[in-house]
Amino acid sequence: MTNDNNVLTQIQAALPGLSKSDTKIAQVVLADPEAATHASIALLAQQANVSEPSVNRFCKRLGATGYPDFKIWLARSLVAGVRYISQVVDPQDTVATYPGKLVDNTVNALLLARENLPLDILEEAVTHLDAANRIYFFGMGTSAAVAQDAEHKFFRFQTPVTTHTDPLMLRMLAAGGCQGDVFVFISHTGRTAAIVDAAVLAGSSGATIISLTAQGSPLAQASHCVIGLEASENTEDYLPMTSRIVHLVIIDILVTGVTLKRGEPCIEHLARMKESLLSTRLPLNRKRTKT
Amino acid sequence: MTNDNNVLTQIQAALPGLSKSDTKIAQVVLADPEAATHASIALLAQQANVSEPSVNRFCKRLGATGYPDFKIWLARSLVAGVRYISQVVDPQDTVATYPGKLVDNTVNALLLARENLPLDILEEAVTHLDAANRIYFFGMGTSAAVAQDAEHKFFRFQTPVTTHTDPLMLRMLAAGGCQGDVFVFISHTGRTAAIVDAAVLAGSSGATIISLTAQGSPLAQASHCVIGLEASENTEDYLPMTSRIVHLVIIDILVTGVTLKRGEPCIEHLARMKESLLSTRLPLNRKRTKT
DNA sequence: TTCATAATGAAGCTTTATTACATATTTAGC
DNA sequence: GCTAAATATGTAATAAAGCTTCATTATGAA
Repeated sequence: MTNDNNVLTQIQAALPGLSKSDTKIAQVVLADPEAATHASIALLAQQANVSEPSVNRFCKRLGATGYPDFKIWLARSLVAGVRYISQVVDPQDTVATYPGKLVDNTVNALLLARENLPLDILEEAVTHLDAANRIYFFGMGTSAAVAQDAEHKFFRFQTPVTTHTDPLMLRMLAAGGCQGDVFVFISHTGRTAAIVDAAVLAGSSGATIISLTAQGSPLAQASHCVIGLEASENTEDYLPMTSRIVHLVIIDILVTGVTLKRGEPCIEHLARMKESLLSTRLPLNRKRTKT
Repeated sequence: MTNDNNVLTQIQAALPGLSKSDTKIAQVVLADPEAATHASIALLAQQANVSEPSVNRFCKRLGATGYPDFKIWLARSLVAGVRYISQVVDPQDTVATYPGKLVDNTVNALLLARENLPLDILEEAVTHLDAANRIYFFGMGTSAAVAQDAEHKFFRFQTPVTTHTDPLMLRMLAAGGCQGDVFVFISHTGRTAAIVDAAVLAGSSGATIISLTAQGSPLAQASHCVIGLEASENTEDYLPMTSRIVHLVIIDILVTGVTLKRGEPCIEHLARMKESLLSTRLPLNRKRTKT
């Protein structure tokens, strides 16, 4: 199979250039892909009014090794909600439809990000964060919450860590950066002026600049280490953004990376911190469940 | 196949009660499900050191009509990183493996949540939030970031909204709640004492209590409207939590729900707010991309 | 129209999966 | 601790599904 992991879109795309028999097969498959995954080659051939070898050739032409392989790929394209196609929420949507769409879009964003994870850069970022004397997180707007989450996670390591959203604080801290400081800038667009200014300032201060932002953005260009996302195509008029979710998972990745790098002692330290929270919790009580 | 649409979890669940041969087959499948989808029954039998009919019976016992059918179901369980089985990060993991695992776990959590979305409760929550005179978000620790994100999103509506993490503020606000106030409590465990106390207090004040928390937890029991998640099984020793991501997407759902409920005027208002941010942004500059 | 090329289908062949039956293993009762 | 029933497993035969070869038909360019 090609790198396009969705057979349905692939068939759809190929449709205009297909031969007579192939078109018939494609139509039958597209009409009820679910059924096709359970049909034998003979049944499918009969439904499309073509011969069995035609179906076989059709599959091979799409890149599969044969009919059973084709069915496997087809089945994978039919998993609920994961279509790799952004589903736009529109005013006609009801409570029965839009929640699923939102989850699907988030999942799609994550899967897309997963395929394009810049592993080498992540490793580099982990190395910097692990070696840092101080870590600063900066984010504004939606990214402020991401920065706060990051602080909360990195706080558990022994490295001093702070989060800031105030542009003035930002400039002052950036200007005063020094070797051993790591500044992490979080910005979906990479074009928030205050953030970019601070990154440029910090860059000439000896500190290390890591950014979580759009590839090729001004912020990216001002950074030593860019964990870049493909800017998502959908303009998201009144939709909440999926990018912050991806950013949060990248934070998870960085935290995990540092934890793994530090090894056993660090894991023990984390366990102790977790224990320290136990007394703030009420006992488990799962007897009565709301129905 | 049964109503459980994930073969892997099903196999995992059935493992303890399986016979000798079935266990061997299950292990081979679980070890590399991807490979199993491409293997013939003969190959799989050989790898598991059992006979072909054993494999066939194994498939039927799981509810499939036969081996090919089983492969189809298996393939569906394997869509791009979606394994439904929590992949535990261990010290042997490298940068090549753990980032993918983390993304997968997050995706799995989202898909699991998607299947159990309590649509009626979401709608109820949207109705309350839409009608609210004031909205308060409360979260501590990791959930503080979620609450902040929620504030940022709901702030765009005209309803006054605030976020708090200070337990004293929390108690005072909760005690002073009145009809028309909506309190949204966010807590992964639902057992954070300060949060539960506040929820109980607020409950007798006439305000509406919405909570984003674990099903059946003390917090859930103190709420009018519980958007409950299944408490995830994995103990997440030193792993960051996936639940906050699910909470964020639920926030997205609530925001979208209110937006849809309010219709066109609200969408226009949101567009104006978005425009107001434009001047904080630098111009697009995508010419030079980092390599 | 003619030849070359591509598309299609029929028949036979190969692989794959299933069934029936025999053998081994486990389990429960005595 | 033995025996009998039930269960699990493997062997071999059977059936089904898929693939390949080759002949036939359609298509298109000169």
